[in-house]
Formats: sequence, C-alpha cells, structure tokens
Amino acid sequence: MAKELAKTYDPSGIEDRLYQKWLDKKYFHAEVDESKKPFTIVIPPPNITGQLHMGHALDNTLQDILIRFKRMQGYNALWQPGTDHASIATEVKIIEKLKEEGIRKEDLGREGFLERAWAWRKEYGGRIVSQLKKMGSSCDWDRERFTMDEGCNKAVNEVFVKMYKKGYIYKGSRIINWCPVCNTSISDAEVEYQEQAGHFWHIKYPILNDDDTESGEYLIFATTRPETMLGDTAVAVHPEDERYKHLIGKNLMLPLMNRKIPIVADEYVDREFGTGVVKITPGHDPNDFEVGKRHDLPIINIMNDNATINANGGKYEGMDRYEAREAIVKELDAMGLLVKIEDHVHNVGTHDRCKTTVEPLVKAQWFVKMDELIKPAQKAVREGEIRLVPESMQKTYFNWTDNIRDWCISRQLWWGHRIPAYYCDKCGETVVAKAAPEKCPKCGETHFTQDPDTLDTWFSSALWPFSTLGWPEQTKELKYFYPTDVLVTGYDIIFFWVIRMIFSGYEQMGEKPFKTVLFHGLVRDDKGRKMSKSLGNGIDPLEIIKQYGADALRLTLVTGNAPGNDMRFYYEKVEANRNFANKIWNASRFIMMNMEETQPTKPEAADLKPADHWITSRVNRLIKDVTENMEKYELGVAVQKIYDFIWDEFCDWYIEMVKPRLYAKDDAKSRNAALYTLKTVLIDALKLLHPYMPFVTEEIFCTLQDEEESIMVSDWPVYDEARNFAKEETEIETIKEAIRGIRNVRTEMNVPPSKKAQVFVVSDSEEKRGVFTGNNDFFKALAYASEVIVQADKSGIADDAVSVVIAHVNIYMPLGDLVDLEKELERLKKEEQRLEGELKRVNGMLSNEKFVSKAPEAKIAEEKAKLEKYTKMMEQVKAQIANLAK
RNA sequence: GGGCUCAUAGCACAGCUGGGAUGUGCGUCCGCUUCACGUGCGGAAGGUCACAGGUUCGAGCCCUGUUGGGCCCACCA
Repeated sequence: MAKELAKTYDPSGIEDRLYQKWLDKKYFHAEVDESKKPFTIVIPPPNITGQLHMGHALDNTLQDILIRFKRMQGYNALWQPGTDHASIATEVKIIEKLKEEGIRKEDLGREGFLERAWAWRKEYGGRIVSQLKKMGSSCDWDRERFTMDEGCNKAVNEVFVKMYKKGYIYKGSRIINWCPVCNTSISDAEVEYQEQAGHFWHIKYPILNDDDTESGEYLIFATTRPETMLGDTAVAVHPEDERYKHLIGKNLMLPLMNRKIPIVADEYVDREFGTGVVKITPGHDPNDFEVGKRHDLPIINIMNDNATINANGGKYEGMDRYEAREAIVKELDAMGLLVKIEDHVHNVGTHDRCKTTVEPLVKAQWFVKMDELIKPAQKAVREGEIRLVPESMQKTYFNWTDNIRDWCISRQLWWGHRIPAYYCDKCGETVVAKAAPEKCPKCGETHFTQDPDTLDTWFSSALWPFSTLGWPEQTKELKYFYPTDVLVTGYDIIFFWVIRMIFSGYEQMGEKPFKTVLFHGLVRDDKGRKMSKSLGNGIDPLEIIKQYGADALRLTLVTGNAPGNDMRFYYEKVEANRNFANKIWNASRFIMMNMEETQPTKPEAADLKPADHWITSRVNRLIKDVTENMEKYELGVAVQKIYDFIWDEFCDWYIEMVKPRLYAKDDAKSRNAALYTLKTVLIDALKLLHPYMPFVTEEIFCTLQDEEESIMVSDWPVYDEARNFAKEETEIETIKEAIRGIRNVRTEMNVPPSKKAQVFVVSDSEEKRGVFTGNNDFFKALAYASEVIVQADKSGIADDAVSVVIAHVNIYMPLGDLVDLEKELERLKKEEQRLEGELKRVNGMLSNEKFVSKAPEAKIAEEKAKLEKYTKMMEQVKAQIANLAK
C-alpha cells in the first residue's frame, strides 16, 4: 500500500533522514572486491580552514553525480575523501586567533604553536566535512584522510628522501618571493600581480674618472623602488647603445653608500625604455639577480625578513622599506641627484593569501628540479594517456609544462610537513633521511638539528591520489583502486595541483594518477563577478540548501553548463529547479494515488495501448542518450534531457493521455497497463535522475516501492531494443500534432476550454484514420471534443467549420457562431504562406543537382518525404480557402 | 609582450562528428479554480547565431582576418 505524500515537496527533514540511512547501510563504503570493476575518484581535499562555498558545491556535485552513476552501473565505486592542512592559510588563521588573545606565535614556540594548531584542526577540521554531507556527497567517510596524517607524512618523507637521492630535490641560494608579513618564502604560483599606482623616481649617479674622482657627468635612470639602491652593485646599459658605449667599464659612485660600482653591458637592458639605463640590485630583483650572475656582481642583501633595512643599509638600518624609500628620496633630492618624479602605474607582486607586496630576496631554499620530472607528464597528455575534458584545457596545460621552472618547496612556517633534512651540530653535514640519523657519516657526531622549514602544502597534495590509498605501503587498495578514474577540479589549479599530481604519479608509482581530468569553471554571481569575501557577494550553499533543498542546488550547478565554462548563479534558477523537484513529486503522488487499491502487474502485450508503447519507447531512447552523454562527461546535456522528458513528455503528455483510462474503472486491464507503464517509466526516469537529485528520487522510489530498498544501489537502466516502438512513436506524434493544432486554433479563436465541440477527422488513408480511432480515449479529452468523428471524406461537415491541417489528415471543428470567418480566412492564408515557404525551400534543395548528387541518400529521402507532406497539406489548405470564400 | 577563451531571443545559457535556429530557465503578452502540481496548465510574441571573407551541395558549428569582452602567464627597471 502506497504511503501518503505531502502536496508540496519539502526537502527539509527528508534530506538528513535519507543521508543518515545511506550512512547506516554503508552504501558509500567500498571494499576491495576482485569480482567487480573499480571506479575511483579522489576528492580535491578542501582546506580545513574552509567553509563550504559555491566552488566546493559545484566540484562535489559533479563528483557525486559521476560516482553515483558508476555505482548504479555496477562498478565498485570509491569516492576517497579527505581534507588538506593548507599550511599558510591555516597558520595565518591560527595566528589571527592568537592575536585576539594577545599572543604571538613566537611566545608559544614551535611545539606550543603546533599543539594549538592541532587543537584548531580538531575543532574546525570537521566542519567542512559535515557541510559536504549536506550536499549529499556519497564519499566513503570510513576512509577519510588528512594531508598531514601519519600515512601522508610517511609518503611525504619517502618521496623527499627518494627524490633528494636522485638529485631531483636540492637546496640552493636563489632569489625567491618573500612575504614579510607571513614571514615565509612563497612559490612563483602564489604571487598575484596587482596594478598599483606608484611613481617613477628619476635618479642620477655621478660618473667617476679612472682615478676615482668625480667627472661631473651623471648617468640618469628611473626606478620604482628607490630604496633598493642601497644594494646596488652595478648599473647596466645595452652593449650596442651608442649613447653609453663609451662608458662601459667605467665606474659610478653610489650615493648615500659611497660605494664604487661598475657600469656593465647587458642585453637585458631595453634601449627604448626610459633612459636605457638600469640600476642593478642582484639581491632584490629577479632580473638583476640574473644580470649579477652574468657579470659576477656581489649580492648585497639590505633587508631583514620583516622588510626593514638591515645593517647593510647603513644609516637607514631599522627603517621599514617604505620609510626608507621616503628618506632616501628626500636625501637624494637634497643632494641634487633626484631628477624628477613621475606617476607610474605598474604591476606589483603580492602574496595571494595576505595581499602583502612580496619582496624578492636571496635565500637558501629547497627546490624540486623540474626539467626531467615534467617529461612523462607532458607525454601522458600529448599521447592521450591522460584525457583532459574539455580538450581545450590541453593548451593551458602545455603552456604550463613547457615553461616550467624549478619548484620552491620550502616554507618558513611551522604548520606543515617538516623537511626531513638534518644538519650535524659539529661539522654541519646535511643528512636527508626519513628519521633523525644516529650519527654523522662525516664526523661521527650524534647531535643534529632538523631543518626548521616545512614543505609547500601542494607537496603533500601532489601525492594525494596514492597516499590516500596507503602508499608507500603496498596495500590491496592501492593495487585495486589505483590509478583512479576521474579527477574533478577547477581549471584554476591546473598548475598548483593537477600537473604536480601527474608528474608525482609517474615518478613515484610509475603510473598515471588518473585517466581523465574533468575541469569545471567558476561559479560567479548574477552579474558575472567572482564571488569573493571582499566584495561580499558570496552566496552560502548551506543557505540555499535550507531554502530550496540540496537537489535544487545541485541541479542549478550542473544544468546548462558545459565543462570548463564559468557559470552565473541565479536565485531564479534555483527556484526553477526547486519547482522541478516539486513537479516530479506531484507526478509521483498522482501515480501513487491511483495505485492505492492495487499495485499494477505486468500486463499482457495486447493490453498495452499505443501511448504506453510510445512513452516506453521514449524513455528507452532517453536511457540510451543520457547514458552516452554521461559517459562523455556531458552532464549538463544529459540532465537537460531528463528534465525535458519528465516534464514535457511524461507529465504534460503521457499522464494526461492516460487519465481517462485511470478514471474509467470499467476496463481493468487497460487501467493496469497504464499504471504499470506509469510506474515503470517513472522508475526508469528516477534512476536516471538520481545522480543529480539523490534525495527526491530516493524518497519517491522508496515510497513507490513501499520498501526499504534504495535507488542508489539499484541497477542503472539499460537500453533495450525490445522496448523500441517506432510505429507507435509516429502514431502518437501525429495525434500530438493534431491536438496542438486544435488547441492553437481554439486559443486564436478565443474559444474557452469549457466550450466543447465536435471534432471531425478526415483522411483518405485508412491507416491514419486508424490512428485516431485507436487513440480516441485521450484524443477526445485533450482536443476538447464533445465527440470525435473519423471519416474518409468531408460529407456532413458544415462549410464554415474551422479546419486544422496536419500531414495527411484534415481536422474540422464546427464552432458555429464562435468563429469569425474573416479571421479564419486570414489564419488559413498565413498557413498557406508558411507552406509556400517550406515548399520553396524543399524544392530548392531537391532541384539543386549538386545537392542531389552529393548529399547522403538518407538526407535526400528525408527531403523528398517532406516535399510530399507539404504538397498534400498545401492542397488541403487551398481547398479550405476556396471553400470558405464561397 | 605571449597564450587561451568567449560573442546565439530582453537577460543568463545549452546546441554532440557541418544538414531546416532545435532548445532551457527567468522575463513579456493572452487565456485557464481541467478531480497530481498556480512551485501548475494551454497558447503567443521575440533571434541578419558579433562583423568581413573563404571552404562546402549545405556553416551557429570548419579556415582566415576584424572588432569587442573575459582569463592565464611574463613583469620594462
């Protein structure tokens, strides 16, 4: 006996209950099972600092759709979840919190700070997970991992030591990006360039004679960062520059510091730009650093880690970089060395986390050498071993891999994987090992100090596809679930994450980490702007779920969107999708109300009507299309088809067609056949929809079946040739066309629905007449007919009856006074015109010799059929016009 | 400077390997208390598929160029 369903679908309450049921039944859990084929997705681990935002919502919806789809198809589906320690993001957050308590991280010391950090993780780390659950994500939570858990740490150490031994990891002094606020180095990828209004300070340095006396001549140049002059060790000009050629090799006096510096020649200088003279500060500018190397210039570091001037800055020691800038400009001006100041807009590198202007500094850091490592990653994508969806992302991918630079992996932070390098307290020997060494291999000393730095967050994320499956242990999970099948992620982290996982997979596992990468875009606000904290235009997915339900949100995020494209978020769209959930709910409710007394049984073939075959054939086709689309990751296209099928074909047509049979209780067999078809087609549609809208579909499925079984572990529908009914499809299409024509005419004539009329169906084709007599039950109802009369000719039909012309059939409705003959004539003339156009087009094509000789036969046949159809329709319309004119 | 990407109805978007602009949501107009749903039903209006060439029997889709958005990388001091 079917349960009673509420009149409108209310997701609140239902969703949590169903999710709990799925958890209790362990449906999300996957165990290694050699008898089944695995299908694996590893989650892009959200930051433990994170709050669920629309980006997560989209990312996780896509993954959940794929995993539920494959699970229903019979795969052993594993969605491996976990979270990321997000070193900088988290450390910044904790420091902020400490600040509220008036504590600096140094006060706590490393141990104390880490204690706080772990406590923080314990308190907030689970928040994002519980939020993902609200989305309906079917992750195997029993396998939840954390990028800094014991296993991941083991994997990190293993990789670090191995790559160090291979020479892929090295320590070197390089100019790196330094964030003076976070007090750490950051990688190139973490630098964000911002346009800022600044100044060009034009400054001149005195040129020295060979005997070091001032020549009275000057070299003028411009700089945006005058304070760096304290660290200048040269001035460069272009070797071919006629203006300065004679000065090359001479020296200048660096003002304020009173240091003699050379004039060097370097191709790097652009003669066209400014005065064609560049001051060289190898310690504080990446380009200058390179110039310095070429000319063997000394590197002078004038800055402390907090961006104040150090002892090398002479009397400016202790000043902040901007304070020093002001003081220096003032003094140069006083000395008459400041030529002019210009306004200048330029790009300034800032730290993407805290927006502080980064300071290029020369520091000893750990790097990963990329030139060899990247090769298999390039090859894999080039040769199709790894597929990127959409394919156009390959271009971005190669743009990155082709220009790759060594990866700075050390961070001067405490929260993260500590670098497994140990320095001998006595002789300073470096030992890289998974654990602290017993004694120094060089001097035998037993005391070591571990490198204080930690690793870039992405170092552990790069190992995620295999570290989560147990690597470096050779677990059965690793053997079974690796390589994973799909990675779903935003195109914005191709470089940060995707590329690094790929080369790490090949290097550590000797195998790709995943077969396909499905990219999605950004979720923007309704004006197309990025959602951001600073703009305050972010929309909280949890709020949407509360208001409209998770299903409506999920559908909103995937419909009408192609892979890799950005999308805009509209409340109206969510509302529309909420309405869709309600629509299915009510259709199901209707079916169940009609099944209250008896459950339908499988009908005899003879009891099935054309309409039943039609909808069966349609859903069968839908199964094929949707499955194909989903296999190709065309998730938005697939769900659009399901939506259209359910709303238009199933609800607006089939249910309406079947109503007369449900209400007429005298023909039990026909009623049973209709109910059976309603139920089976609905179940098929629900199954197809389930990956997208897991909650409503489950609730209805369970109520409909009246059992505890779950749709999420039911079998995915399979296309079945035996459920194809081409003849009935054409038949029903004819009836639909007739009904649409009748409705159309009636609306145009302002005939109220309550006013029923006789409907004459005239056709010289016996077959066509059969179609109408065979479907009379619903045709009569949907055509607002008081009576349907099917006959071979026009006898007995009033001359002023309104006519509807469809292919091979003429329909007449004697509406008497309700019809304005003038208007009717006008309508027919319009129809005549339309047909004329159609005929012209078809004839044009068919009389084109080139078309007939070159186009495929099927296409030609199609056009010929149309020609015949339109010709016939034209004859009828012309006859009717002549008739009315009488 | 280099690369990528987009331009389709008033708005936001789909449109698979080229075959009548096929379509969705919102909006607009007209009509409907039809016993599942007004979170609904029926009907309608609205598009030179940015522009200019080309390939083709045939182009929204392929090629070239132009214009105008967006993104990424580089960072000329």
